[in-house]
Amino acid sequence: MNKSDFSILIAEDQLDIAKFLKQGLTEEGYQCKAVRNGQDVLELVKTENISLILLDWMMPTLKGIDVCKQLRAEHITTPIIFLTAKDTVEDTIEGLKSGANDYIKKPFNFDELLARIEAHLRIHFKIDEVLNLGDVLINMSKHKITKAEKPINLTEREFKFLAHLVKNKNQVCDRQSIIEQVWDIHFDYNTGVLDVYMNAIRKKLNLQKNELIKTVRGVGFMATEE
Amino acid sequence: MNKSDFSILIAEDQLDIAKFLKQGLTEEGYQCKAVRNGQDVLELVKTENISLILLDWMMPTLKGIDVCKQLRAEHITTPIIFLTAKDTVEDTIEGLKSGANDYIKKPFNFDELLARIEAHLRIHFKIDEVLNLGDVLINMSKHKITKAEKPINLTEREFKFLAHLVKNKNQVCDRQSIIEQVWDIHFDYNTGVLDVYMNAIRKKLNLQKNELIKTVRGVGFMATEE
DNA sequence: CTTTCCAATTAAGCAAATCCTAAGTTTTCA
DNA sequence: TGAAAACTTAGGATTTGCTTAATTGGAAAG
Repeated sequence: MNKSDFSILIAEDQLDIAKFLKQGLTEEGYQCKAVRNGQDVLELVKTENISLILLDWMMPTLKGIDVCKQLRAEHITTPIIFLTAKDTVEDTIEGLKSGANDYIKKPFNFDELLARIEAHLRIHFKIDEVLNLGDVLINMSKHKITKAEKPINLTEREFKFLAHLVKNKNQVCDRQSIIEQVWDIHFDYNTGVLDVYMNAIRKKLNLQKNELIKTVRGVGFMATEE
Repeated sequence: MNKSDFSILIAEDQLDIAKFLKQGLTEEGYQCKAVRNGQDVLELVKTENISLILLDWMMPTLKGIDVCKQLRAEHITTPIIFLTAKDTVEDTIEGLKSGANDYIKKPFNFDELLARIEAHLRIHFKIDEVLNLGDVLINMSKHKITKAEKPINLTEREFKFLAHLVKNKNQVCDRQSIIEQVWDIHFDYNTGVLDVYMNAIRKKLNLQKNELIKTVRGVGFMATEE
């Protein structure tokens, strides 16, 4: 997930501030849209993919707070950060109670704004944890493996074993440590389970010998793309 | 959803501040726990249902920032609000980047703190959202479920279970975390309750096997439309 | 105060998926 | 070439998940 996958909507009627924000956010890598009044926010949110809204309070046509209330009334959960000169505690509370996720007072520090935007994006779009090994993707959140886009069915033990190797990509995993961490067995154990499982994994992933998973004779295995 | 349903963990080593917070939050209706060092936070989060953490930065045993990082590394998503005297922009950014949801500088206004707590609880627990899973709608504020417009009667436990899965749509919920978050049981527990409830939910929603709710063998369940 | 109800849980039987052992085969390297 | 390590296959043992039925316990009704 890249910053350029996110589109931030700036709702601000003061052109200098809007321009400053747009430039800074674009430089940071985000996609940006800017509007000057509340009505346009409501429309854009419904017609385009907006990841997060920076909302000014005082705007023509429709005030920021009413925009916020209306979006929430329509069960639209897009993160909203108020960014406004209204700086009393009462304003802050009103803004947050109307459904906003955060409230930043002008003048603000741009780097802090960036950090807060990142935090709200992270919370809202639970980004999947994905490991990769060549064209094999391991989605830990969905507990799903694909090779060249095609889903591969592994059993739980096979999944754990493969994930362990890929988490330690380019490092040799010795047999004992695999037994300890994947099998949770903490004494000397020398049946051929590892080999049986490695065989199953390679077969299901349709891997040639030493393709993506190398056997290190006398030691263990190593996942690597080289 | 009542304020007394939420339990707020105060992590603060200055006793006067901790006492002030605890009193104020208790008066407001929240349940409260207080600890004085970082290590205790990690333990409490794993043994009790904590809805939100107010985290001081400087604490003995384990610093707030490390607590935050460690919780996030363990995929624990409990909302974290830093509440600290470290007041530079750099500190704020570091706190937010380490996985916190918000960062409030001391001295703070108590009413603003309350508003921010409320906002983060609302977002995290999706309090007045309408969740959807295919044609199944879950209205969290009305505590009602419909499928294809028709109301479905679930018991309290069934509702919580289903809501938990849908809140985490497209992410596998493992059995242990379901037991912890839906049943509030924080020790190893392996009766077949989960299965009995899943069976009841699927029956009431008239779902085919793996339709909308997938069983992930050896792990848990996942709500998904795919 | 007792009875009735119903949600919550436990128990138990079953089928299917998964796990592991054992044993034979192939490869590697001294 | 021979021994050790790795690979492969197959089948029996175990675990898991689904389902139905029985039990518990607390709240509402009589």
